[in-house]
Amino acid sequence: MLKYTTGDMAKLCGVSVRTVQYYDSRGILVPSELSEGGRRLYSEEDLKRMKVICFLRELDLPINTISRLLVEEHPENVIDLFLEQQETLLRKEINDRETQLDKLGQLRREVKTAEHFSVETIGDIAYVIENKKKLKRVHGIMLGVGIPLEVIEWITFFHGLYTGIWWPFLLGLCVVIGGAVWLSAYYYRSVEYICPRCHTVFKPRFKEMLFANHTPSARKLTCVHCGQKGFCVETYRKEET
Amino acid sequence: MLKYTTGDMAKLCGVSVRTVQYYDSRGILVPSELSEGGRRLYSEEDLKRMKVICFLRELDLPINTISRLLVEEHPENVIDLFLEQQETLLRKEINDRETQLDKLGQLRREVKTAEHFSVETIGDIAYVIENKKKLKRVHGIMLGVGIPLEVIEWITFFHGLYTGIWWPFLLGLCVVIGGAVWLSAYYYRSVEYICPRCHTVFKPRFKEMLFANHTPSARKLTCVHCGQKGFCVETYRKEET
DNA sequence: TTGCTCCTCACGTCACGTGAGGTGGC
DNA sequence: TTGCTCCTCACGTCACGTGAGGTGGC
Repeated sequence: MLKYTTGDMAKLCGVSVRTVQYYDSRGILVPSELSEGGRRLYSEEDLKRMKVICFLRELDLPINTISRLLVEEHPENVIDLFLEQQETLLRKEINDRETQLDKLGQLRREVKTAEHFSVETIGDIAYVIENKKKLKRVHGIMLGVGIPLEVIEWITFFHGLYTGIWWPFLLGLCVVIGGAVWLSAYYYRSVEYICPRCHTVFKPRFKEMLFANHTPSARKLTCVHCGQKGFCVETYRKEET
Repeated sequence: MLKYTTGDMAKLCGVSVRTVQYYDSRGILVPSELSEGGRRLYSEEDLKRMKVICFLRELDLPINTISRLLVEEHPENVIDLFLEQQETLLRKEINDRETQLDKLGQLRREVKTAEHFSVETIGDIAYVIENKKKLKRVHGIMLGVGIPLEVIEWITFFHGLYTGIWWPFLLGLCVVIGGAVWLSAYYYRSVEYICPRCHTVFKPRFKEMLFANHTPSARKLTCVHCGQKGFCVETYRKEET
């Protein structure tokens, strides 16, 4: 009967000698024979078992799980459960890494466009990224309320133009002005800005914010802390508790 | 000046007290002050640094990398390199897990349809999965050669039917028969079967294989080892070296 | 004074990798 | 006889988790 040494097993299964020894110490694959000199000798059966172990390890099943499976009298009763759990775990890990990749990509883009880069800048970017979802909701509400107001204005305007009846337009104008005031106040309440120089998170005065030069994500403001004027990144403002 | 305790830091950053202590021991965030009783006291600056560390840890950057980044005089020179490496790593990890999910799914399906399930069955399935790609290539060649032969047969047949000229059909027939013989021999050379009872990988006699009842992935054969007749799974046969 | 928080060891996790120092087997 | 393989400790990895036993601070 042909016998395999530790090294044979390792080569045939594509793992290290240490791994074969480790599986022995863990009791998951004990050699069926020992030589007089104390060397491990594996049978054909052992090799098959080893291949099963290696295959399951390639699926990242923990050794304990594999061990339980091999000990089971009726492995068909538990294997699917184990595999299902592993599937769930793998899906979660992929999901986590995709979230990380997303954040990492955002960070890389922001780092490239940062003006005065320092470690603190990373903190600012992190702050913006973490609050991005909520900020998007704020922008969504701005559009969701703003566009209908705009539509009301135009419809009543053209209605007046064609029919000569102007009271709907005037009524609409009141609604639009009221809505615009509410929107501005809501917006002012919901956002804050980060100074790119001193990294302070601050809220500018309402008037300055309203008329300030701005891009979709930043606004040229005077920092209340360092007094410097520059493009400050907009971020969501957490509710006080 | 407001000072934060270890517990404050932990709560504000969403980590455990142990983690805050660990970052101190690793020298990555040493508290700017100690109380008389030896308690760690963190400043506002420390908190900002901690938030940066936690954010980078959420991207799974190793502590050593974060440490190097924080020590750097010009972090803007190295951060993108670190982030790029991490991106590559994350992509690789996602890829690995997707391969694992694929194999795991195949295993689950096979386990569900297995007749006499035992641990050895997993080995059989693993063997089939690992050789699936090569087996697919064999099936591809079968189709890639078989279909043209079929086409030749039909075209020359109809050509004969309409024109009364039959020599192209007879010539084609010779090609087709020759091709079919070669294909069968190639197929026979390229595959083996696994007995579901004794788990032996064997090659049946050519004649039995050719006429055996079969599904796309299995064939009803007599095992040369245990003599039992049953549906044996087809697999690619490695070249002898 | 009494909980609560924080302190420092120090071991455990998980599946091996990596020596060190010694020996079996062709 | 000489390489090569294999043997057994035993520490290292990575970022903390989890006690144990003791103390600071409101």
